[in-house]
Amino acid sequence: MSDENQNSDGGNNVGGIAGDHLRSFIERIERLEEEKKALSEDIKEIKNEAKGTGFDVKIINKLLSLRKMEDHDRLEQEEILELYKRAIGME
Amino acid sequence: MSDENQNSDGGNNVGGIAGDHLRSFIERIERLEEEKKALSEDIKEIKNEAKGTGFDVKIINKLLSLRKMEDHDRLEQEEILELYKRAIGME
Amino acid sequence: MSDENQNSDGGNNVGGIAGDHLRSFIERIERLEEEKKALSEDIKEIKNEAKGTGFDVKIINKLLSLRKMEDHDRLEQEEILELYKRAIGME
Amino acid sequence: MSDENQNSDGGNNVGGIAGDHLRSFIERIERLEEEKKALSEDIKEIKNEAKGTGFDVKIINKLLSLRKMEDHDRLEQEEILELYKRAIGME
DNA sequence: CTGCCATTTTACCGGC
DNA sequence: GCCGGTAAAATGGCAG
Repeated sequence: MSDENQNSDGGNNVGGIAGDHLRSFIERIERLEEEKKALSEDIKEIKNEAKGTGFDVKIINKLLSLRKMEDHDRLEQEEILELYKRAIGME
Repeated sequence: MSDENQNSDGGNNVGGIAGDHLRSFIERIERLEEEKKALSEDIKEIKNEAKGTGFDVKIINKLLSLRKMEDHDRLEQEEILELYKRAIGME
Repeated sequence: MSDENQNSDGGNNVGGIAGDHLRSFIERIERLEEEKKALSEDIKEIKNEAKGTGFDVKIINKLLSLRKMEDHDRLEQEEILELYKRAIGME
Repeated sequence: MSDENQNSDGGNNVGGIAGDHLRSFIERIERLEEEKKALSEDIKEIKNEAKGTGFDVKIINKLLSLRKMEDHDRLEQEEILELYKRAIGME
């Protein structure tokens, strides 16, 4: 956490590990993961906002997943599902 | 998909799907899921019983998760150790 | 974890905790959880079997969830979904 | 759900649903999800970069998870301690 | 009605 | 490169 490693190789190269470099990678990744987490929280807020406006979040999620699906895939899946439902008499 | 269904099995094979077979899978799975559900209810009952005996269910849950975690953690520790040994060329 | 507590109160009543009783609850629960896990594995096997027979497991899961839904709920949900899709021009 | 929508917005309100509003929610969420996805890709790139520099990505992942776990574990330990203190009447 | 727990879904990682 | 299993996140249901 602090700048306590200030020797020439910083004491960071231990047994062949380039400590500073490794630490840099780690920290860059952690930074990005924090951003991801923040985005997830933003999404959650929007859904709550939608809920407060009277929308059904469950349905919103369904819409989102439908929109993510390729149309082709969606149709195909619906067709197969219908087929199976008929096959077991659920229609 | 097509009109290739020319069987005379009473309509169970629809769209080329073996309805009876599918139904059988579905029902076997549903049966097992019912058993799972029954077990969950049993567990809930035990926890209520424990609660009635004066135990704090939250503590019981914590103990359960700790016990589950122990093996996992031990393996994790061993794995980490191996990784570090490799990292510093001790392998 | 082991049977190392064998003194008269077993060392189990510590600060008012009825150790043996607690342990019994814990173990009963763990036993049931193992059974649940075994059932989950059985279900997975059946799904693999179905897959090997040419069925699409994804669709089987969908069918299972549909069958779990009350008809009323299913219809209501489908209606709301349709409504929303129209609302955003996805129809 | 009720007939409280009395605007004249060209048909976006279908079935009482404020289509534009819903669409706006959906699109805001989708935008954020795209950003999340981009971040995931960035992370993957960094890991590949690290790999190209000679690091073992597996170790990096392990380090990341350890660092993430540290706070969690500390909180967990504190929580357990509190639970036990309550359990033996030390609260 | 809020928070908790369980389930389900999703993303990740390693093996084939 | 795909598939399977595993681990994390999100969602839904339930109890208090």
